[in-house]
Amino acid sequence: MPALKLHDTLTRTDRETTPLDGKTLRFYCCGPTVYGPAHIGNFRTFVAQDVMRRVVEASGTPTLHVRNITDVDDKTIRDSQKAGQSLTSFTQGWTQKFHTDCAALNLLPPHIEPSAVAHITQQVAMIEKLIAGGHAYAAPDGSVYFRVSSFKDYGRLSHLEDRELRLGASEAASATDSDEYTKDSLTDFALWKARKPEDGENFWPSPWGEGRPGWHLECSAMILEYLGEDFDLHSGGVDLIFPHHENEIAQSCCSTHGHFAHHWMHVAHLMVDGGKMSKSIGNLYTLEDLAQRGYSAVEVRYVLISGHYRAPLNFTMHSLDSARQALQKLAKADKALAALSPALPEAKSAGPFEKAWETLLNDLNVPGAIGAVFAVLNKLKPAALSAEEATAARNGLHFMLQALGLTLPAIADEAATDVPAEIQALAQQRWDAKQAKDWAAADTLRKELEAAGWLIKDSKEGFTVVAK
RNA sequence: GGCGAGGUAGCAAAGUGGUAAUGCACUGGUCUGCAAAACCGGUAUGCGCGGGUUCAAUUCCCGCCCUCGCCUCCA
Repeated sequence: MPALKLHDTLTRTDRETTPLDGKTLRFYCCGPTVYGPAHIGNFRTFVAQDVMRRVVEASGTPTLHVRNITDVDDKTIRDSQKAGQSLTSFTQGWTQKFHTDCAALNLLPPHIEPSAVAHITQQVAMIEKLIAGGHAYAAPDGSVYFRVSSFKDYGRLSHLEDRELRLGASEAASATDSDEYTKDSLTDFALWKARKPEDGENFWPSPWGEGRPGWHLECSAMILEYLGEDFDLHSGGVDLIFPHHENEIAQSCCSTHGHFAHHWMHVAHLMVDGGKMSKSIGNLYTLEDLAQRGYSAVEVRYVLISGHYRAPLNFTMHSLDSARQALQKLAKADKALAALSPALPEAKSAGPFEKAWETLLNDLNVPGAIGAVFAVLNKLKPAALSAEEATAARNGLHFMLQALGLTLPAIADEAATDVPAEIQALAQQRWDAKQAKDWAAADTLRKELEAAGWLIKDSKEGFTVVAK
């Protein structure tokens, strides 16, 4: 099967995702900082990465997926103290919540999920190498900084070369932070942060004194530990291109002989109601917020993949309603095929959905692929299919659903709901009135039932009552 | 200011140098006592604006406008 072609941020071209070792696609995703519930914007990135992994695996290439947990930084320390908890118990709680949300969104768990705190040793070792190589220096206060000027390729990923010549407003501001006085250059970034009173109990020993690792370093150290000096692909949100990924490249390339990531995948941001998400506007949703409004995680997943991962996606409540209907349509199509092909579907190849699959292989064009799936379903006449054709169609449909990570919901009308006896009785009365051709009475009863939240579906032989 | 992404029907969103997928919503028909469901149809002479190249541009080029992101620790 052909390999997935994926856009590469560094070369700005679409490149095939062929494993360096010829066997397994090894990739790293920047994981969450666990100081609160992740919001749907965070999840857009994780869902896009999940689809990427599923497509690679569906095309026959196994993967090694590493995603970290950032469990020490300013925010985790600050909020754990606010909560009166130890950093460990605080971050463990939010890590669990993250896992619950991931499972609800049908995200495949990474093969390895290292935590920053559990890899302090590796981070210290990397700093020592950087200092030895002249790429880093210890400041008088015990912090250690990376010397950006020592790495000539700095800025290649973000195309922000010669940054010192283009100091923006935020940099002028940061120069006044007391923190920054100890750096040789404004662009140098912290590898190790000296212990400060507000860190509380959260510090570790190091050759430069007590402190904690800088944020950028953890990914480099854990990648070296689990994926080595060279690996296939690195992914994250677009906002991480600079400085985080730029810094990772600098740290890793200067402390090893490898080339670090050979392919970079970045996911565009999610917008809400046409604007950016922010807590102050109140449009920053978590899965729980949406569950309270009655939307399932699968519906959220559908919305999150319904735009191309490299284009901004506008999230609205209407798009959730739209997703619900679309999923219903898929579930009904599957049911119609299942009537002809009741065996459990084997999702091995795309079959009649070949075009949709090819679309997906072209830089993960999920919306294009979903459109192609519907186009095929719209033309498919289950009644005219042989059992073999129906089986091929059903297998192909499930192949696509599996690649997209979509699970089919129960068909709404048939959702197993208990109809209360009094509702059932009213419905029976209406049926009797209808049989007696007393249309007025029948309609009145139907309206009553509707007001109570129940719909009547008539057929020749009888009627069924379903929740509205 | 620099770098990057984007502006396609009411909403969302694909796509292409030759006359605009798909989902939702809306709407016509079949069915029904009427509905619902289901099924069969319809809905952008138009793809931010202005030029240019071309037999032909939404698709290429130039200019402009607007939105969003990043410019030191936000997916």
